[in-house]
Order: sequence, then structure tokens, then C-alpha cells
Amino acid sequence: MVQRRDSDGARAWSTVEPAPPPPHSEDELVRRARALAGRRLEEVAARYGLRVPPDQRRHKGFVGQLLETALGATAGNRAEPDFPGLGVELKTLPVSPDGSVRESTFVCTAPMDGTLDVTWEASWVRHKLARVLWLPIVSEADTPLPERVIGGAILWSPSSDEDAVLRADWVDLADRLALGELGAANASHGVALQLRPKAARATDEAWMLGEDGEWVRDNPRGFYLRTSFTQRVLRARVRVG
DNA sequence: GACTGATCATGG
DNA sequence: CCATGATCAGTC
Repeated sequence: MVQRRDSDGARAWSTVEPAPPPPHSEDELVRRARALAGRRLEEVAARYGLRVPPDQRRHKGFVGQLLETALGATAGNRAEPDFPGLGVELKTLPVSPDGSVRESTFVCTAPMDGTLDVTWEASWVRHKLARVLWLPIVSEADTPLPERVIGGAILWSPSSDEDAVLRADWVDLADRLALGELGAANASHGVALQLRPKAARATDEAWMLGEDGEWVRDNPRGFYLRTSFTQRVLRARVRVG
């Protein structure tokens, strides 16, 4: 443990810890995560000498990145699980105090160029969701970011029922993409899994396959989980009351 | 409140 | 450009 000057000036002294190394086991990861339950984000950030932005308008990835640091994730923005040695993906999930999930969950980008995986079993979506550590962040929409509270982590793999629901959606969406039905590549399809725009701007374009097999330019898409799905994941595994 | 399209930061 | 991390914000 070292002492350093506070990031915004010489007035305050604070105790700053280095980020922990990756956990060696799922048990260790879950213990670390559950040890954070009940802490405010500002408390966790302070350990690592980080300032919490007042809101996420310009820092939408802050919470995920903070918790990656706190739990010893290593993958950064590489195309690997957050904990490569464990094959576990970390997903923070905003929930209201009553336990309702407040946002959808991004899974991965959707290849629109005909390179979408051939089967659900081989799909990027399924690999991403094979093992997920859900970390609820308890807040209302107007709760300042520093005051948001970490909830009880859940280490999850899809049940056979959940897998079946996701597979059905994926197969349907993959069929549409294979046919170049870009008009159908919107959020209105899918019970649990949906396609949405995934780009910095609505005007961003990428090459993708059109209806007659021609190349067209359109806004990139990503796969997202609807809140109804993540809601059930949490409800099925968290004691209520 | 749910839903859908739009958007923000960062790194390679 | 693509990937990582997501939430914002308007409309129904």
C-alpha cells in the first residue's frame, strides 16, 4: 500500500491500492465480487485513486471498467473474456432498488457481412454468454454515479430453458441476416435477444450484405439482451426479501 | 415504464 | 474500422 497525492491537488492524502491480480478460480472471483456488495462506487474508486464522474453522459463505460479493475480483470478491450483464465465475462447491470433491471445488455457486435456463425452452438453470442458474472448496480436514474451501490454478484450460465430461448432468437435473427433483410435488422425481433444499432453515430456505416446479395452500406448492429431476459436471470437466482 | 434508436469513451 | 465497456433520450 502506498500513499500518494490526490489526483486533483496537493491538499488531500489518500491511500491507494494497486489493482488486484486476476483471480485464480471462480470461487475467488465470486468472493471478491461479493465482498463489494453494499459499497458505493466512490468507495471502490477511491481505493484505486480513481475519480467517479458525476454521471455517465460522457462516461458510459465507467462502471464496467471500475469493477473490472477492482476484480482483477485483464482483457481490456481485447476480444477475450474479462477473466481469460476462467472463461468468465463480467457484466454490470443497472437495477432499481426494487430489483428491476433498468437497461438492456450489450452482448457483441453482429457480423452483417455474411460471416455470421453457422450454428448457435458455434456463435459468438453463445460463447459470450456461456459464463457471466452479473454484478447488479443499484440505483435510480437520478442517483449520482458516486452514490450508486454494488449489489450481490451472480455467477451464471444459461439453463437449458434459457439457452433454448436464446437459440430460437439467434436462429431467427441469423436467418434474416443471411437473407440480407436489413430492414428486419432492428430491435423489434427476438424475445430475449435483439439487434440494435451499435456505433458511435447513427451516420456511421459499414459494408454489409443486401437482399440480393449485393454490398450495401448501413449502420453497424449489435446483439443485445432485453431487460425481460436479464430480469428473469436475476429473479431466478436471487433470494427476494 | 417499456421500448427502440442514438450516443459516448478508449484502444489497436 | 472494430472491439471493449455500456447508458442516454425520445416516443409510445
